[in-house]
Amino acid sequence: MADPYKIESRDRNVSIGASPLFLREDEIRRGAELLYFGYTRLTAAIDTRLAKQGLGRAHHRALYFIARKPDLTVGELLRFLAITKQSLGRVLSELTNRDLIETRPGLSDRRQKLLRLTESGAALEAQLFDDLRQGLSNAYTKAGQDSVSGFWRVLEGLIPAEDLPMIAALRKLG
Amino acid sequence: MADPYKIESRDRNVSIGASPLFLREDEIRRGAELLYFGYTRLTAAIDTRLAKQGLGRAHHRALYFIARKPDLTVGELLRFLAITKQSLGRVLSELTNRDLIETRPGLSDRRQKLLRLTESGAALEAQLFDDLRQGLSNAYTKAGQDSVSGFWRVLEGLIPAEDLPMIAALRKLG
DNA sequence: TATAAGGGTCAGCCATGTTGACGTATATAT
DNA sequence: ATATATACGTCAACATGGCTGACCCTTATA
Repeated sequence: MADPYKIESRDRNVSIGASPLFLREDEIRRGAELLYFGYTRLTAAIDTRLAKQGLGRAHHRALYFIARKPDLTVGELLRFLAITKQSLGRVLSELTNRDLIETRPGLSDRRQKLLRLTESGAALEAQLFDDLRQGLSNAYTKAGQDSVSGFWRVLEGLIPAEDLPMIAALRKLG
Repeated sequence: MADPYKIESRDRNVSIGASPLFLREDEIRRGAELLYFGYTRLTAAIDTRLAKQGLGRAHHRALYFIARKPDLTVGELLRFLAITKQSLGRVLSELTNRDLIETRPGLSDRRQKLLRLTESGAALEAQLFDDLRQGLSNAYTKAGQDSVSGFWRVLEGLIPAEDLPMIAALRKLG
């Protein structure tokens, strides 16, 4: 039986040019749409849970990266989020007021602030992470190991080379 | 050589439980991060181009779906975008004022409005689509056909079953 | 000791989402 | 024929989370 996910052979389609960088429009649109709907549906459960606490996605992103890399600095967090420090400042002070995060001065550089989740912050992040786990585990299980590898590979290809080290740094110790 | 994208065997990791729905935290975080960064990087070029025209992402989403399904109705577009009609109304009137879209009454139901791109709207959408094409073609080419299939399969698994028919409808004639 | 770097903050603006209330034209069921 | 539902539009007020610009303090470092 034919793989329903396979890109159809070029000869059945309008050719846009000779370059392999110009694939059929349908494959591009399919990826764009699945990415859009997949992403929004994955975050839907999280948005609901956040709304119950009076928090938004911006708060979740900060909690997520702080959970992922405890004691990261404000500057590092800014690089992950790619927003202005004014925007982040608002988010961090709200999280601090709600006792979800706490800071302490940097060890080797006391200008820095090291960010950590409090106990209640960690509890909330764990709940939010569980929503991610539900969605992704389900999709991984349905799709199978080989598909998961492909999923990662394509997504990595969407990220400019200069940003990959930053993301790889998330998977290393502090 | 070992596939660097393969999920490491369970016995090397903390087991969270017996259910296959609860995979290792690292695999979940990896997917979440790649999805987040991949999506934002893919849309970065588009955001830049839109900003030059004084438009935003909301405008692009509307243009995209209208291009994808010419003569779709306002109600259909609302279902794709999952926003309120007030929000969409603002976007559509801005697009109309800039002569990027046009409407005509429904054929069988004159309460409906059928949405179409104007010539200049189609030109703009084509430019924006080209940014998508650049990003996705590049990622597809680097990852290879098998990975693209897996990419699609996992993303589909993130989408609730009740939403899949709507998305499938995009790939059928108007 | 001057300058750079990490971080904070005030003020104002913009884009894009939300509710709620209400209006009009057209379909459709009784 | 008339009542009701549907498709769409619109006014008003508000929330979130981005942005720029200007300016401040503390600590490193050349």
